[in-house]
Amino acid sequence: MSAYKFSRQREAIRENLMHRKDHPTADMVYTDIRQIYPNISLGTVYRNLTLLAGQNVIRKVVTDDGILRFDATTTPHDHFVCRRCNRVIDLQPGSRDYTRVLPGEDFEGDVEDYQLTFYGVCGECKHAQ
Amino acid sequence: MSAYKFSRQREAIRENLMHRKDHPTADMVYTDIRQIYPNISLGTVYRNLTLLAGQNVIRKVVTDDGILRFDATTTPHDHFVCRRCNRVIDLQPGSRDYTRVLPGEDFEGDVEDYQLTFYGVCGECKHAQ
DNA sequence: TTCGTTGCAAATGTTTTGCACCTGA
DNA sequence: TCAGGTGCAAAACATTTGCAACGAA
Repeated sequence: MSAYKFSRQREAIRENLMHRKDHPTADMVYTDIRQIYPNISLGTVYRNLTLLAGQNVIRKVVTDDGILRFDATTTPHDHFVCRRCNRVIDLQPGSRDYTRVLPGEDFEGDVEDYQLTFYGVCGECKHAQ
Repeated sequence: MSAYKFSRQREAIRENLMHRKDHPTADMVYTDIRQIYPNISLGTVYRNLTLLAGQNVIRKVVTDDGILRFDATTTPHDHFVCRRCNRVIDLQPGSRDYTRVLPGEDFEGDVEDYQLTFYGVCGECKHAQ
């Protein structure tokens, strides 16, 4: 039986993630938090990000490049990864019909979650030709 | 300008991937190929898998665990990752409406590709209680 | 002969972990 | 008090790369 205790480091990590709209890697969060807690270790950042993801307070985002990113937005939305600038952009449901995004009816497993990621060139990179 | 030459190692890697329905990691392919070419190096396996993926002969598959997997099926299909047995299962389009799987119309980027992955418990693990 | 490919080994980069000390409840 | 959390440093992994030798065209 595990009861989590409060920790200011974890709180700072959660806060940091809440207030940014990009999808930072563990290292990016580490860099930020060090301005508040100069002695925090990268290990602590990883431990807390993993812990928060396990609690569904934040979400892991995986892309082609193999680097783990984190997202504080836990409501359903998709991602677009720009192959040129490598940014990860949130996509709002928009015109998508989410009720259809489910495996075929013959599938016997239980779906708990899904991740939909698009790859291509983002608007900015496209116009910057 | 690069012109690829034939190599039996690359051919063996491609063959291996074609004839299996799981989604092996580079290391799993390496283990297999070593039974044919005992001296092949892991670096060669990585180089060729990356090369083949670049040619769209095979596809990279990313999941939560951060380990890169490869898939010889390049026709559109999704994946289901079992959180219990960690298997990656192919999902056939089935009842899904693929034309709807696109970002909202207000999105300005160019979509080249997408990956849709479901997470949960597969039928087998579910029935094995 | 030429230049892409390989094997080897070392390097890189990300993420995890062991351990003694610290801290919140 | 005491289990969980932290910092530090080392370890564990996955993946990439430099280089001399090899092999396909």
